Amino acid sequence: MYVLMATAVARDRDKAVRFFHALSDETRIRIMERLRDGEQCVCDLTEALKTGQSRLSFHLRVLKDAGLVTDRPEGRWIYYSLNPNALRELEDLVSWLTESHAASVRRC
Amino acid sequence: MYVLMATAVARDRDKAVRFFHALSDETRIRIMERLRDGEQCVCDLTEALKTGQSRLSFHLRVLKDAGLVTDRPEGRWIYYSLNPNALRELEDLVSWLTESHAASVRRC
DNA sequence: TCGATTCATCAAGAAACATTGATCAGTTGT
DNA sequence: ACAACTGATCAATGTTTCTTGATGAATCGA
Repeated sequence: MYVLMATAVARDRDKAVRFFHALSDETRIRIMERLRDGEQCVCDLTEALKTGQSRLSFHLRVLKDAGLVTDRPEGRWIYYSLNPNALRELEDLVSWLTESHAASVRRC
Repeated sequence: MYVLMATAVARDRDKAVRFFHALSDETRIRIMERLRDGEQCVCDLTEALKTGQSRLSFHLRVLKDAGLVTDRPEGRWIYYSLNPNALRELEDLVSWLTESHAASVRRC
């Protein structure tokens, strides 16, 4: 039981670190901002963010590895979009981090 | 007007990067977890996290520079606690990042 | 005042991350 | 089949971040 709870916390912590790291970069935040309004292919993003293709590819991979975005190949394009599940998880993790978890002996 | 909005977005982005970076490390997440349940001095944290003092000091500084925690010297101790305002800001930023901001021409 | 305690800061080295240009693979139109 | 295009990956380099041990400032009790 203790062990189970411990691993659950470790999992949350791990996921939090993963997500937060993926979002700890301006270019990646800009990508997320773009994707909020719908899926985009890499060339849309290079255009919008005015940056090199391999640089963008690198950052997209970081976001994808974290699970925050998904990709969908179509013809010679690859469309990226936000992963709504991950975003929900992100919000949950922020709540988890924010709210007290004191195994309260006091009356609440 | 455009400029004002642009700088507002830049500010959000900046703050997001700052917060997320501060939270993108396991040790710092553990510190936050500890502080959820009330203020702690550095020696409490070294004890709890079983790690070196200068290492902890380093991570506390990162959190403090990001504004996520505050410190309160008392005698020879320095007590750290979460900054509730920053946590609220963090939640807002996550929402900002999550929700579509399409300057919608369509009927909503 | 002296020694012990708490904590920040610094410098040096190690590790992780980001950027760039080049190359490669897959797709499409001719 | 070929040329043009999209995007991933790689290698080299530069930059940032993390860790460690040492030093120093402030506080406290004896």
